[in-house]
Amino acid sequence: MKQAQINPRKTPTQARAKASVQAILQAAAHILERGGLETLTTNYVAEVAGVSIGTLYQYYPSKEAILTDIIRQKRARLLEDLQAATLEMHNESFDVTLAKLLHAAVESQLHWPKLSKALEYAESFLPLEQETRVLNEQINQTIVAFLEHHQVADAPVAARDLVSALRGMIDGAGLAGETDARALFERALKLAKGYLA
Amino acid sequence: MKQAQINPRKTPTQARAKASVQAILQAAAHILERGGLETLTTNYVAEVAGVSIGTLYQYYPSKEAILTDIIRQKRARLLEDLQAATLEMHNESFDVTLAKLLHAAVESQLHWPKLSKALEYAESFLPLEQETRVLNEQINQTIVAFLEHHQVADAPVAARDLVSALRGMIDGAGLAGETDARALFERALKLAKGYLA
DNA sequence: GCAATATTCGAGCGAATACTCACATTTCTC
DNA sequence: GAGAAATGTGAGTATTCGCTCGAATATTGC
Repeated sequence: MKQAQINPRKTPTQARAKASVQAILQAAAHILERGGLETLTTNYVAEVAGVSIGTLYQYYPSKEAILTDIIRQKRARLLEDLQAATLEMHNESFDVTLAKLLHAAVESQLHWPKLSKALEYAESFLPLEQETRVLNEQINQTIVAFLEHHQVADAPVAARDLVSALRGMIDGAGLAGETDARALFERALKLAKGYLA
Repeated sequence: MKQAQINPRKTPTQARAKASVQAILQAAAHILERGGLETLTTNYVAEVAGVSIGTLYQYYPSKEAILTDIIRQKRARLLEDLQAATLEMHNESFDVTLAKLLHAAVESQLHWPKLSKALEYAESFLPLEQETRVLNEQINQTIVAFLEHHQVADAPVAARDLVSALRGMIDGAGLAGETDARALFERALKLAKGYLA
């Protein structure tokens, strides 16, 4: 089991190169949403992206590097949304901030459930790059800070429980074909408030 | 993407053949718990099991067939436990039966978290055999019946929410290194009772 | 004990797939 | 517009891995 290189190979400067990289990432995400991890092959990604296999390897040294980059992007986006949700938490009630957090969580997962699940599973065996590990830590800290601010006992454990339970629930709903974010959000709220009561 | 044959090839009759099959299943589970789906190769399973690759293919026509068989066994065991938990539900309080159910859920997942997660992911792309689909349906029905017996509104949706949320939470705890089933059980109880309150 | 049957063995085949490289094309720079 | 730099190409290589098959060995039934 050789250790795959995961850091991007070179950064595109020209516009068409940036477009190639975007096409590769989008194609990979699309393939994951359609068929899951086992259908993700580098040749297929290149084909769907409309670039040659050589171009793909100009920017990513391995299949794992592509996966890692997608995970990094998703996590960065989620962190941004969670931080926005807790920005005013000192002036807001517990309920209001919690609602904002759960809204962000539902939006980040419900619409691409197979992709979410595939990335989540991939994360469990990929050697994540430094940057992504930091993002994950910041996401966790954001939740922990929110819980502690409202005197929740055992905030680190509660954060982990809530995050993993909600991930499971949202994915479960998405895979079952649910698309009504509002309805799911209400149930997520029940789950979280119930656990924290 | 060819469709893999998943039904067992032939059933062992002699004792040593049964031992071979058991060794294969155990080896596969062990490999999944150690390294996940991408480290599960048929040659490696045979090696760990201490049988030749030819022997493996006497009983399983494909790698998928092995995975499917492991899933079937786990599900059968879980269903048994859940049915035992709800056996007396007509004479018991909601809380007592719920506790039994959650106990079974925690026991079935906490001790082999990587295996659980790998199987769960595998289930999302494998063409499950009839028998396993029936088992899954019975598991679901057991939960739905319990919820309906206690007048829970929207029992099918609630059952799906709870099952997927608890799966996520238990896996999350296991992967984080928790081993205290009792402590986790208490939190699972909070989660479930909170959601259903 | 002897045939019939069940089981085991593992070298090796074929297909899938990650990845390279020498060369072609486009874009930038001045 | 010319040279340099960046980008794109895809046939081809190397390796991994699922799986077969023909031959050897063990067990059973009579």
